[in-house]
Amino acid sequence: MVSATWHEQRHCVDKGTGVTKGLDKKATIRDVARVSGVSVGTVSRSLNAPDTVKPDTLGKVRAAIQSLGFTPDFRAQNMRRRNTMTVGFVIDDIANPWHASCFKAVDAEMREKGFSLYLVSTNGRASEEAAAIDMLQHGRADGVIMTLNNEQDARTIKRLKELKIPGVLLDRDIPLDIDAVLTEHATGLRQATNYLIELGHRRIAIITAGSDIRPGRERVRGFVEAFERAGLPVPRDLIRSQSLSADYGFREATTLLQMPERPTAIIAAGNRILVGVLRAMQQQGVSVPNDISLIACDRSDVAMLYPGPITLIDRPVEDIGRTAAQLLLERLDGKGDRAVQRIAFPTHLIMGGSCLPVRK
Amino acid sequence: MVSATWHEQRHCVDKGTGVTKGLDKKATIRDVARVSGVSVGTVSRSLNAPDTVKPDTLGKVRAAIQSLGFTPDFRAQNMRRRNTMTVGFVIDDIANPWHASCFKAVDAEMREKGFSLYLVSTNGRASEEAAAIDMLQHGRADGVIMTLNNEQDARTIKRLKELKIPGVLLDRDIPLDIDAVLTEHATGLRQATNYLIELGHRRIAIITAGSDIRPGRERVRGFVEAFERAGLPVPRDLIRSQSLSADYGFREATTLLQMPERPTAIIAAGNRILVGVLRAMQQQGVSVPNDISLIACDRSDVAMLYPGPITLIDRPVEDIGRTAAQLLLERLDGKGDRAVQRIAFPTHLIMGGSCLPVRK
DNA sequence: GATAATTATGGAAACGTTTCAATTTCATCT
DNA sequence: AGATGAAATTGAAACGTTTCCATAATTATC
Repeated sequence: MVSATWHEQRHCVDKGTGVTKGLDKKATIRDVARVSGVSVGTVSRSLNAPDTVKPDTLGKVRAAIQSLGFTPDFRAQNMRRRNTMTVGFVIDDIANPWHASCFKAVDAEMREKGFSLYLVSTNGRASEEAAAIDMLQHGRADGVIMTLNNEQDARTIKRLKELKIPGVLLDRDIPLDIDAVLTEHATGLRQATNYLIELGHRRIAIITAGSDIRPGRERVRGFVEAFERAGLPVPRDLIRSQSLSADYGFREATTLLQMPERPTAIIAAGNRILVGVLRAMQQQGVSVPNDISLIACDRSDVAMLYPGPITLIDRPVEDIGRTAAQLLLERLDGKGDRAVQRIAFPTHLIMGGSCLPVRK
Repeated sequence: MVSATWHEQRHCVDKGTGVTKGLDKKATIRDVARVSGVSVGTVSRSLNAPDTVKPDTLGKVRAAIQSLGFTPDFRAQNMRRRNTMTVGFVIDDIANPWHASCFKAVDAEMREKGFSLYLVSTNGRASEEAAAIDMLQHGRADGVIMTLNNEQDARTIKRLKELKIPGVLLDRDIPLDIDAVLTEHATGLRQATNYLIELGHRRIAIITAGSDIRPGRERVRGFVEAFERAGLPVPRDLIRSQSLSADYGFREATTLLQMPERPTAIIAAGNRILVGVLRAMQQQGVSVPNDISLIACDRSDVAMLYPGPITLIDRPVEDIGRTAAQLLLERLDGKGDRAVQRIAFPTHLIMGGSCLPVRK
């Protein structure tokens, strides 16, 4: 470890104004008023509604602002305006590339309107989630976009019921009057499963989230439907739906691969699950697509690269993020209370090279 | 697209207090004072310094707080205390898994102390970076942790010189009195390069950032040093140092692979660069490690999985993030101004299966 | 039981904005 | 020129806390 010090002077902003202030305290709107010889109210209006102040006066005020290097204090604005121009983005893990992309989309949309984003990464702990919502709604944020860990957690539900600020749910479904942006997972899974069935697969496994969150329920539903519509028995023993984590993916893939009559295809329905599944396959020396077919969910570096692009169920992250931001902005602009909206986006199958017809 | 509406009533919090207020406005400290029959000051102290108030009084106050469902308003606290309990985390792209991990480490450390984090993803645009610093320092955050896009950008430098809040640089080196947490990239690259040299490689390429940021400079330095120490000529034509992007990695890898006397090993020194390099290799049908050896930088899903684990130069993200947070916290606690610190963390080589001795 | 020392409380003044009613200024119309 | 109304400005009151200083209540000391 190296530690060093520069002996530069911290540069002290020269206000460059006739009015010399002893301290280098930040200039306030009052200082601007004094220097420009107008009232505080006028300075405020010069800032917030320049068209309501005489050009002449405006000039003086701007000059004073310039010379004092004045910038309004956000804290005071927040206090007085009773807002924060800040929005919370609550997820379980920002290291999940899908969440990261979604954040970027939301951020782009919101920042353009002058909002900043709090990022809260809850690590899947319901207590942190509840704490985050609490802190956000008590004057830290004007709105919140959330991907909850669990749709049944009592603490979280309670907070959502009494939520004091507008909120948007991402990929979660709770019977409360909260806007939501969803994905048509069921359709996606049905298509993907059907594709495998048409390739001759019957022993198809699915690994995905539990029924405590919508993606888990819907994906399993779509999976089951595909078999039913094809008039085939559903391979119930190959449905593993409990968690989205990489570890879960690894564990379940490992046991699946060790089954006496092992699956000929696996649907790794979840970003992190895929990572676990691939690790398990490597460990057991099973290769895609020769030994087994594989379908993933959502684009990611791994999905696009491993050993070649994996066939996957894609969905429009940017659209989803942008839509969530827009729903929130509508509420924040406060133009009349519109009805609660739930918008669902379709998925589509992107063909990679990870599926082969089942060997006869 | 589906859109639906629930017609539930938004549940209105029942204050459950004797003092009925017409509106459901949020209770203030004043209400608490009134209900509990003490002064506003006492309520405040009950909250912030409970040991200075008589247990008896404390009881009454707590009861009132409970019955009113009072929570202090952050905006007012920020205004009065002149802080925000918020810290900015500025990076170019949160979808870069290294940044995401680093964020998590910082977040864990800061949240424990009661701070929240603003995440600003600048998309590599210097103007957004400058704007972010501006907004953060004018009352939106108490401190800032940054990984700048460029160490020479005039706008950014100017702001850093006059920075009003404590800051910590991550992996960037600017001669100003700002704390910094660095990585010993040069040593890491020297070791990695040397490892390849010992395997018999001579035509070794490196793709990494430009000399406008420290990692670029240091990595190239280490690379060059390895050859010099081995008494070998430096393959200047194989040094590509201009950007950390995946696209750059792809472009440079593509041209490198098409050289008449193509390199026998590539060091993809950057998270995103690796993704581009692998894409190029796939496209050209070049396989690792048989056709070419490969070394990466930093753990990532891709690096750990592609077709097997890639040999890589690792560094302790958690430690780095935690240290950055701690440096910032020291300044925020305001316990005396200590000298500027620059702490550098060592790297180490993790052996994967992506390097083979050069073919005779 | 009186006085001094200590500890708790009350009241009011901040903090830096925005906003609103009241006032002043200015241009226009008769 | 005086009346009228519109436009621009002022001054003060919020917003909900914290943090003083002064006072009141309690405890300790003799």
